[in-house]
Amino acid sequence: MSTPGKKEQIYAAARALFSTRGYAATTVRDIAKEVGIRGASVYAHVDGKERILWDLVIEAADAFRDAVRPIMASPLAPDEKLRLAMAEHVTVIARNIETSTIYFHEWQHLSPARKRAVRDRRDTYEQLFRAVIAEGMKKRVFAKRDPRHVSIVLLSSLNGVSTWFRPSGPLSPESLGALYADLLLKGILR
Amino acid sequence: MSTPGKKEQIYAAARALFSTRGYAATTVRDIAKEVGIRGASVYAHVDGKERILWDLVIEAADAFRDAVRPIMASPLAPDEKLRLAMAEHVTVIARNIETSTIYFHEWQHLSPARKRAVRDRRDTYEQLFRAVIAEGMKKRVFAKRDPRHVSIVLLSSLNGVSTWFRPSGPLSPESLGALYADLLLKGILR
DNA sequence: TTTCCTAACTAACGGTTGTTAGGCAAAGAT
DNA sequence: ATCTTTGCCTAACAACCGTTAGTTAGGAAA
Repeated sequence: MSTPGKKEQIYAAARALFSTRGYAATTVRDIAKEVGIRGASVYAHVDGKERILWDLVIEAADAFRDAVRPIMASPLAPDEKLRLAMAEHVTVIARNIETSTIYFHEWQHLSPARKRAVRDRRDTYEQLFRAVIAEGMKKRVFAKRDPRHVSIVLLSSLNGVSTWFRPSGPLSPESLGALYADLLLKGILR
Repeated sequence: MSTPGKKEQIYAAARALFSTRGYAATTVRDIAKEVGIRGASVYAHVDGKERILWDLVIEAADAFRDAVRPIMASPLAPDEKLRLAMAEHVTVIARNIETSTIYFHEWQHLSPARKRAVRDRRDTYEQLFRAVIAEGMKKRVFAKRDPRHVSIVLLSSLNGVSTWFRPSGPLSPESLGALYADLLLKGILR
């Protein structure tokens, strides 16, 4: 390698462009321009456009799983597990705002097979939350509701942070995670 | 008119395609095919592709404003106003799931001037929520937090329903609105 | 009947898309 | 000193993009 990590530069440009303009509205030549090379030269480093999207989507899916799975596997009480998991989930989004946005909005442009793989991983991840929510309801620490509804409302609410959070703002990823966990556990009413 | 409402058929097709594939990945010929005409014939009914997007975005923005503004102008207590507004907001999404999804995700593909107009309307709408939240905190019925943070966390959480709700499912738009309002007001803990 | 209008058509425009082929210069290995 | 690899280039491909121009068929209005 002449320049260290030219491939990583391409992925960094793709992260920025896919997350702001969207996958379909971003061209390979756009990515190349950001890196300072011609469009065709991208193919010396990468298989193709969809492969970049796939790698970025997996990168995000891994980040969420690696952050939350150990918490769910710990012997903490359900309310503490959920609080930590929610905070960690939001923190992962805030710390990887571009990749997370791509994960949430652009995975549907993958091939059918890869789309299926993403859906499977997402379902497995969601199951982690559903289990601890059901456990908390059984132990009467959470209000009794349909755990399927609560888990999906919860996760989609947390994911909303990707639509408005900007790293340049005053809130740190950690304080943001705490805010979301607190608000969703205790509600707005006092 | 030979067929009644051919223009509306075009908009219906655009609603379905823009909301599932996204604006950039939808071609004028795709829309035409859905209606049963050729791509060029679309231009007998519509100014152009971006004009369709603009009309759909305004359609959604109007639906939210018209549903929530009268509630906020009523003389109810802040917690009741907020509960009704949240429920109504979610109900509007569920009842217009395609247009709402376009409003949330595709408005950024508009021209700069139209993008600015959308942002202004959204800010005005968000202000309605911020005001009632601040009022509720002042009257000590809501836990004291930064109203800016709470309003944006709240609205982005409610908007999350657009990512998973399907009209074919078991939940009605109204029960969905009640679920969200209850959960976000009182939290998961009992 | 003749004229006009409408909604559709085909053809084409200039430009862009993701991607491949082939070449060339520099650097590393033998 | 020669060979091989690497990283980029230009040129080009076939397909597709939003949109315009010109045409045609059919019904309404005169």
